[in-house]
Amino acid sequence: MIRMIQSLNEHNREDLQEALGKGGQKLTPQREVVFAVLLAQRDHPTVDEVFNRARESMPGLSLATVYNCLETFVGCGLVRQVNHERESTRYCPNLAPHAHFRDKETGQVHDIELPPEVMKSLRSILPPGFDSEVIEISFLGRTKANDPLHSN
Amino acid sequence: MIRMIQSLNEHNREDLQEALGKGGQKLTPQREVVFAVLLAQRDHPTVDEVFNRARESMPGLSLATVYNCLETFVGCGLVRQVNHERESTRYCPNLAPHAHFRDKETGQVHDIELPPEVMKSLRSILPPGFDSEVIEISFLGRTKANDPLHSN
DNA sequence: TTGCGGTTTAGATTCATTCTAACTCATTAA
DNA sequence: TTAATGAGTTAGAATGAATCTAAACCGCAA
Ligand SMILES: [Mn+2]
Ligand SMILES: [Mn+2]
Ligand SMILES: [Zn+2]
Ligand SMILES: [Zn+2]
Repeated sequence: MIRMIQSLNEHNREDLQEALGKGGQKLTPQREVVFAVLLAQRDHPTVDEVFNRARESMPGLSLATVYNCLETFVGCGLVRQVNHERESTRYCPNLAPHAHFRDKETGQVHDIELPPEVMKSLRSILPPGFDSEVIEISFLGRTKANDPLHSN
Repeated sequence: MIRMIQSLNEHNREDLQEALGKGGQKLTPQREVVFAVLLAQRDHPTVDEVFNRARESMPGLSLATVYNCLETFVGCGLVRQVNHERESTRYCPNLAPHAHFRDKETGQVHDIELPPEVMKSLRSILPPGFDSEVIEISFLGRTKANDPLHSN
């Protein structure tokens, strides 16, 4: 799928600027472009995929800067890293609590909403003395029907 | 903690031989030593840790062979790979369904039992058409008390 | 204008993992 | 008893995602 990356709308640019500001960082043209790429197509791209998409709107952009931007976003809580086994890290701008489903055949990664009661039941299995801030849940399997909610 | 690696007992050697056989693979001295290392100290060692422990009982053993043995065990379903972010892969001989808890401060990895009802509630969040064989759950956090059940 | 500091950049480096090709060695065929 | 076969082991080379380094860039303030 080819998709022209539009620039950030007013609302998203403000969100980005605010989050960066809280983390003591500045809004830059490179960060805008990289963030726009993440919002435009929420398919959990790798750094290389982000790089190639971002280069279309900013040809001089370097791979190192894409790494830097994404690291900054993670630090500011704007984006999550998603890892499956030892494959390249993928990036996700969905801030709601969610798990990841990885399609064994296509490699596509889908977001799976995590209801609060499931989060609670998960937390409840921790023995006393274990205190967890982050829970990562990932499914590996197949998708039969193409669910309109989860296909791009 | 220093621990002398004893060789496999009769029971475990039979289990190993049977699982290897089903996967069309043979029992070798190297595989025995590497498997014994995994059973002796269930702290989710990395390949390098396995290598260093196994070398004590088999000085000529090579790192490549440790990689090969562990890959074979995973293929035969004797061992699970455990990944946290992009750190070195760790290996776990616990075949019961369980999650992993990673201590942010010490880096230690603990097994967390996964009750069937939690597994069910997790499976239930998958939309129709999504079919998952493998679910990975990992906690990141701190351990306050040292729980006798989970300390070695 | 000039200096400062955060950001970007290209390229070098790191390091876990995978690959390659030679060697070992137990089993099988002649 | 040899010879051939082939799975397993081994050292070292190659790979590649991620990190590091140092120079260039650039907006802002003295
Ligand atoms: Mn908003
Ligand atoms: Mn048994
Ligand atoms: Zn996601
Ligand atoms: Zn485990």
